[in-house]
Parts: sequence; structure tokens; C-alpha cells
Amino acid sequence: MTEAAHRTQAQRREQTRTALLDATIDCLVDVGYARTSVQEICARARVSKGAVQHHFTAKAELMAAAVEHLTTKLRHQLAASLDELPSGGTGVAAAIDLLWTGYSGTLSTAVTELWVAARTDPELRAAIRPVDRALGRATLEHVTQVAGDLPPERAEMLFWLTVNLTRGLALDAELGGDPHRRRQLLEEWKRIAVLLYQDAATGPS
Amino acid sequence: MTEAAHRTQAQRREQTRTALLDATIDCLVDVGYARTSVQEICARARVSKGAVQHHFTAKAELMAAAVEHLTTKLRHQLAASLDELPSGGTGVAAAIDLLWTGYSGTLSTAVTELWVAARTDPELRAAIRPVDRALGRATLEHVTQVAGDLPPERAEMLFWLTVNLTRGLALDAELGGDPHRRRQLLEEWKRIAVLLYQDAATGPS
DNA sequence: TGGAAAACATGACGATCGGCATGTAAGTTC
DNA sequence: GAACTTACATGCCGATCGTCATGTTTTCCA
Repeated sequence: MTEAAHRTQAQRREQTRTALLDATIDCLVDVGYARTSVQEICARARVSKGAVQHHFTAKAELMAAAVEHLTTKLRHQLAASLDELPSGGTGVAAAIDLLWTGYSGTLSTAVTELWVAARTDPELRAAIRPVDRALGRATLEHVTQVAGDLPPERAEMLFWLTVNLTRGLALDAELGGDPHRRRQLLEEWKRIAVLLYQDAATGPS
Repeated sequence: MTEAAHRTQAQRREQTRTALLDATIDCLVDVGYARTSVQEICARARVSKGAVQHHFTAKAELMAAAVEHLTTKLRHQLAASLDELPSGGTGVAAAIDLLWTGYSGTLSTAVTELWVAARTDPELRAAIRPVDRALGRATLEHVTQVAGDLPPERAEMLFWLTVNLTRGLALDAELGGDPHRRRQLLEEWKRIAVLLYQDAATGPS
């Protein structure tokens, strides 16, 4: 083994920190929030319990940091998805597909775990809410770029409808619902959205 | 205190059993799945840990029974909501309101807790899936009664879209999203659904 | 009415939880 | 290169988890 060990303190710190946060996300995805223990996390991160103690005063703080870590990862994933799209107003359908892929991945699975847990955990809830709202606004902004020249009010309505529908579908997917039906529903929703887009162009209600 | 104690064995059995299951649901709603312990449950049910041991061999079996208990309660609630509606084809909007009230109540909150937990718990998952599918079909049947004379294929599509949208909205409500916006989204969706209903009447795409 | 059986209570067990105290290795500073 | 700070490891604590063994009460049946 060659001596590859010459990390500065800041490097060491951030490496084990991100290792812990990534391990936390993995843990949430694999075993769920209820069984996500500190021991399990630092076992996956290949560090000891003392490390997590050193970086985070309590488990709640780790979870709060994991929330922020998650949202930044989601933002990056969203940006990557946007880059893959052909630029210019590729339309509403593309935006919906974008949201679906965003909300059906493993990262969003972890978010859902934390979200449901936060309902009965005020501390976690306080950590999640602002970050999630910021992510929502940023996503809305990016999506409207793709969606073309919809009137902003109509676009926002369509966005939130799609987000909530997608979240429901993601929940269905997590429990092993029928993938074929989910795809059908998504296609149908895209048709509806395009139809509404035409309505909005000719004249809103 | 007067002597009101002359319960038959079957009465005793079912009383403490339902007390345990109701306490389990309360526990899921109040403190969430992660903190739903046997001790907490039997504290709320005013029984000892030996009782739950006598009725259910393990905690997992209690949870499985709670799932069934929950769905029967939801079915009753759905039936009650149906009775309150003016019979006859009161239209799509009424059906959507029905689904929303059904999926935004405390019972559905408990279901969501179990649902998310079931993702990483194969045993719980196996208990949930068939019951949930049956409930979905039964709800679909009741809703189509209210929704009037839609073509069945179109009605089923609208139903599942509404269900998934409503589940997403319920998640948003659980975390304290903006109630005003939720109501806006629901009203918008109702308008869309009615519009689609007219399309389906004149001629589907 | 008395014994069998079911329903429920009590207490203890091993395991694991999160958190803390203490020790050791790695990096920084002078 | 020696004092010093930071990063991490080890081990233990009280609390709580789910489960089990054993006692006590209540209903049933002959």
C-alpha cells in the first residue's frame, strides 16, 4: 500500500462529514427512518461513533444536516437533468418528465422518509421546511424555463399540481404499485397539461 | 362505582383488542411509526404488555392487524361520506371532494405512516398490499357511483389521478404546507376534471 | 360450586438505543 | 521537533426497546 495519506485537516473534516451524510441517506433509503440508528450510519461510513459525536452534537443535528445535504444533491441532480434536455421551450411534457424523474429517484425516497418523520418531530420539521421551500422555488424557476411561455400564474398552478401528483405516484411506487399504470397516469397527465396549455394560449378561464 | 362488570369472554377479548388497535392508530398519528412502541400503545389502551402479548405474538402481527383495522375504519368513513352526499350523479367535483376528505383525515395519516414504514419492512408490506388494493377497488366502485355516467376507462383514469394527487397534497398538509394553496390546487383540479368530463361526453381523444 | 381455561398483570431478560468520558493518532504552528 | 489543537476511536452509562416466564383475576362449564 502506497502512502496516500497526507490530508489537511479541512480535507479530513469534510471527507468524513460527507461520508457520514451520504451514509445517513443510504441508511434512510435502505432500512428506513425508524431503523436509522447512529451505529448503523457510522458502520456504513466506516467511522466510529466518536466521529459523529465530534461533528454533530446530537442525532437530530445529523438529520438536519442530512436534510440540507439531500437538497443540495437534489439541486445538482435537477441541474444535470436540465442539461440533458434540449434547450429552448421543449414544452410542458418535458417539464413533467423532468419532475417525475426528480421525484421518483432514491434521493426523493430519502426525503420522503425524513418528511414523514418530521410530521411528529418539531425539530426535524423546523430543519426541513425552509430548505424544502427553497428547493421548491428553485425547481419552479428551472421548470418554467423549460416549459416555455406559459402565463406565470398558470405555470405555477401546473407546477404544483404536477409536484403533488408526482409525490403521490412516488409513494405508490415505493410500495410496489403497478409501474404500467403509473406510466399510463403520467402520460395522461401530460396530455391534460398540454391541453391546458393550449387553453391558456387561446384564452384562460 | 356500580358493578358494570359482567362481560363475556368474547366481549372482553374484542374490547381490549379493539382498544389496542385504536391505541396503535392514535400512536401512529401522534408520535409516528418510529416512536410507536409496545409500551406506548398499551399505555394508551390502559392495558399491560402481557395483554398485547396474549393477543398478538409479536409487534409485527399487531401492526398487521392495525392495518386491517385501519382499512375497515376507512371503509366505514367512506360509506358515511357517501351517505351525506345527495344521491344521484352529483358529478365529478363531488367525487373529488369525497376523495380529498377521505385522504386528508387522521386515518389516512396513520396509513401513510405504515405505508412508508412498509417500504423497508417486507412483512408489514405483505400485510398492507392486499388490503390496500381491496380498499382502492372498493373506493373506485363507490366513487364511480357518485361520478355519474362517465365511460369506465376514463373514470378509472380520473380516479387514480385524483387519488395520487390527493396523496401528494396530504403529504404536503402533514408537513404544514400552505392550506390556501392546497385549496386552490384542489379547485383547479376539479375544474380540469369537469372539463375532461365534458370532453369524454362529446368524444374522447 | 369448584376446577379448567381464557384473559390479563407483573417482573425480568438480553439487546440496542443515544450520549458521554476518556484515550490515541494525525495535522498545525512556532 | 515540541507544544498544541483538531480529528477520530474505544468503552461505558442509563434508558428503552421487544419478548418471555410466571403469577393473578375473570369467565365458563359441568
